[in-house]
Amino acid sequence: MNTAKPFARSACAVANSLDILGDKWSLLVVRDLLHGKRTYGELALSPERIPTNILADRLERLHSAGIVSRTPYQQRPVRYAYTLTQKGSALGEVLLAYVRWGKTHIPGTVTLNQGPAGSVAAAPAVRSRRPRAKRAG
Amino acid sequence: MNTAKPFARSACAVANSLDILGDKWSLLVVRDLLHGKRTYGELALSPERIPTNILADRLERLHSAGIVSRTPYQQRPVRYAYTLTQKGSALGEVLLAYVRWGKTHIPGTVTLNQGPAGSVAAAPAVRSRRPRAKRAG
DNA sequence: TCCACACACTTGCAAAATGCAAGTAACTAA
DNA sequence: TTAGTTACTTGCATTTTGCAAGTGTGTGGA
Repeated sequence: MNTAKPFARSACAVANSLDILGDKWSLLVVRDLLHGKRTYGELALSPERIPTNILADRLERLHSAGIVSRTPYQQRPVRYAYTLTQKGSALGEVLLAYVRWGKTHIPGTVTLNQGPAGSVAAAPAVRSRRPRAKRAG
Repeated sequence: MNTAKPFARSACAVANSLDILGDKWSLLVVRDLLHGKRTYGELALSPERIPTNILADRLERLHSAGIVSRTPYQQRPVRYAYTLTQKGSALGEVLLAYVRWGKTHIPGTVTLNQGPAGSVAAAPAVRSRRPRAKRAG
């Protein structure tokens, strides 16, 4: 027989969503990715100023939850661009619900800049780079 | 000039919503209240088994955030029934978004029992109680 | 070749939040 | 009087958060 517990707390969709997203930072990272930010540095500079160790941790967690995917946008050193999977993009509905609730019930709050709509697909600007002699490891 | 910081992190509606609700338990308490639970004991018995000290803390926080209101349903000892304010009920939209996302993207999760729809307005069943001599403090 | 700087993390550590278990206050029921 | 119930509260160990500083690997300029 199967005695393994399938869920950490219960089978409730809300409880399991909160096991992944239930903290002060995860959804803000998703918000920023949804708004077109893609690099660690861009994410770190958001107005809430997420501590960098928390950012690294959240990107790792969201990645292993299948919400964020990483693709290298340059080599030497490898740098990753973070993007949302379909599962991650679907969180737009949750964010929208938060925005509506917050704007209605917390005075003074606003919807943050959505980012340039057409820029989402473009790669980050990489500084012009002349190949130089590779130093041996 | 006004140098007071109006918001803890930023003016973003999402960030400010998460400052109130961004943890693993708050929205589960709201969910239960929305489903008609009203006493501390009922809330403590939900399938996720919130630790009682966390429950007390969350009810306090949600109350001071204007999401939950307390009304005594009996005296000696005073017992409070917790209900959602209009601000709290409006979180139903956020919960619905989580339910939809969770059911779509986390296999096996379900919508929990909504509770008896007609029972929400009724007071909790209070055991029949014959007044007895009051013992001095 | 050296220096300053930038990006993307990583590490150390103190403070805060979480969670388990036990305790308390005021009652009811037998 | 004794046991049980409800609604919390308290103590304490573990985990998470957050600040600050450090590290590795690059670039650009003198």
